[in-house]
Amino acid sequence: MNALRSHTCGELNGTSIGHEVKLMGFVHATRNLGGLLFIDLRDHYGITQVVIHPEQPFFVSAAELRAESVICVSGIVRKRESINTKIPTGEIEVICKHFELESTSEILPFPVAHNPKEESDDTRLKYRFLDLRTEKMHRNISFRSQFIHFLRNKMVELGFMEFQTPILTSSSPEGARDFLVPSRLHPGQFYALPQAPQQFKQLLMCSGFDRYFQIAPCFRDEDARADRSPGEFYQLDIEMAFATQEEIFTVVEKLMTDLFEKFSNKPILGTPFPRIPYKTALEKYGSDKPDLRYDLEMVDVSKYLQSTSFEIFQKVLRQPRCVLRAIRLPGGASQSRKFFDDAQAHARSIGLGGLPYLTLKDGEWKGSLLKQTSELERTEIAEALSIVNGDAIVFIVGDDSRSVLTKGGKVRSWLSETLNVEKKFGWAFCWIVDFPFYEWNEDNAKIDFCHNPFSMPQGGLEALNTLDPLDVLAFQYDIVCNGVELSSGAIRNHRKDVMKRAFELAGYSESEIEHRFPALWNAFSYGPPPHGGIAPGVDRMIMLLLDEPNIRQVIAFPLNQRGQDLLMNAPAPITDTQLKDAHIQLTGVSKELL
RNA sequence: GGGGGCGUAGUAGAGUUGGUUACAACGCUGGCCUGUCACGCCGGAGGUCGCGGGUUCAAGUCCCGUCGCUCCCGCCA
Repeated sequence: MNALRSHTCGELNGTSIGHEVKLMGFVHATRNLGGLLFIDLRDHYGITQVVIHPEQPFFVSAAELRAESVICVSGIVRKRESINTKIPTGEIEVICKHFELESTSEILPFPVAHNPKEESDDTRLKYRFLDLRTEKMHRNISFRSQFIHFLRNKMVELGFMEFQTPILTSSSPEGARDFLVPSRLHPGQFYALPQAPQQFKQLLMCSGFDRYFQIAPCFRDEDARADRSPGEFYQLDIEMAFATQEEIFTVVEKLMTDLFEKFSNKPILGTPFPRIPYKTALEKYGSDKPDLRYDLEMVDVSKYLQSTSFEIFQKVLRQPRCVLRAIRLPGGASQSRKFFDDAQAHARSIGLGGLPYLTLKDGEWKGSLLKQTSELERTEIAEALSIVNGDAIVFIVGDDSRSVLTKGGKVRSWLSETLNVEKKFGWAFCWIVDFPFYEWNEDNAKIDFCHNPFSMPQGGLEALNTLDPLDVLAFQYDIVCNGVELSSGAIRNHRKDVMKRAFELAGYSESEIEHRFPALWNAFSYGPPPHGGIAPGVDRMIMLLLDEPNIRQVIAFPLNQRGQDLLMNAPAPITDTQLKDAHIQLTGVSKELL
């Protein structure tokens, strides 16, 4: 317990009756009955009712207390005349004998005592210290603390060592936009804040440590999303040497299972977590982060429509990258015409040509595709999709496989939301594996790394030398939970010969690798161990567990959408002296803007 | 960089097909009240409806622009 205070506002109960106690806290609410004053006194631990009788000399000043002022009271704990069952201390109250006003509060910009519906984020962020006093935010941030504490202990328990890696480091030529810090000692040169400790953790593996973790701050100068904090965020950064992909999966599954079982009442759906090849995920769910809590899978029906009389289908089927897929809507035949019109409109809005459909009701087919399909085609498709009476089928059609499948994925999630499709209760984890190593960059008409250039290609040097580069797969994986991507990871490429060839195929020479990744390239000359890792987003996991739609709800002092800190007023102009020290001259920024 | 949504007392909201003095709640404020617990009751103050322009006899409402917030696309190896 807190050594500074004899008691907190959350701990008194029936066993305290008769004791003299001292309490300090915020004025949560006052109830002035004229001849009797009640104060709900709140601190981090709870709320205790304080009673002030009119004969006390401080009665008048106490009656004028404004919410959120801080007071110190002492008195005798007494059993209440009527018990409040809503709070843990509801059995008792403190009869105030001594009263001291520690500090006063201005009129509040928004209510703190009862959780506001939703203040605009502007107001909340400007008064974040007050916002954090609300029960909900206090709970969220406390949860975060417990979560990280557990995480840290669990990692140590699993045999990992915690490290700290530099915050001032060098700009990484790959990936996101860097945050830059000008060097005073080296005019014209810049540090960069790490986008992730990627190279450091690999260097640690090369240093003979074999189980690294860090609750690592990562900095990326990219735009925000509801689930993506602008500027900075935390990852549980993990790296293991001498480990295979499956061994990493085993550790991470253990970690996730323990975490989610500890911090949630929902069950984990399916262990070990299903492994879904990237290609399969795209073809069935139209996404590399599928929500497996519901079905609505896309099924390839092109083979049943080879001799279709429908011109649009004929045209698509002649294309080499055609897509003709169908989704079964259980019970969909009872949906209104308006629903199918809306679905059509939505499909068009995301760039599909339309969303043709069929329904089977009372054994009779209907729908926009009725006249375009034959009885045989319908029967075969129905069989392939296990259609039963009362179902509907929608068709995803197009001639550019990857983009059409992705759009199909959007249709799939739209359907699930619009139809309010029942989702399984719990956490549906899965691994997406076998990502392609390279992709075709349309803009530059060249081969690019699909994800991490440090990943090991499956099949090693031989695969790089013999396969079409676009067919090479990587030991690269994502972990996904309920449609949320928690992390990417990979088995790294620790072989210089393989790395040289891998970069060569993407158009980079050996000297370029050496120049861009000097530390790793050098370290890989001295017996680098095979290694791999992953880095689940800490904020994301907390969001999921708390079922919060916005990442700001789980971060004490978040930036707003535009990357500003309204509390600290950042970013902000700096003085001329500071600019001079940093050897920076501002151009294109008018003084008025500053 | 692009698109959508929103912007009305301190706060979060309602405001109909454009129509007279812009609502009720919480907070604030004056008064009453000795068992409340988000106390209650009676009264009061508080607004250039983000800002600018337009349409109209008439604009919180419709249109255009702009600023702010937010969500999405791009981006995030």
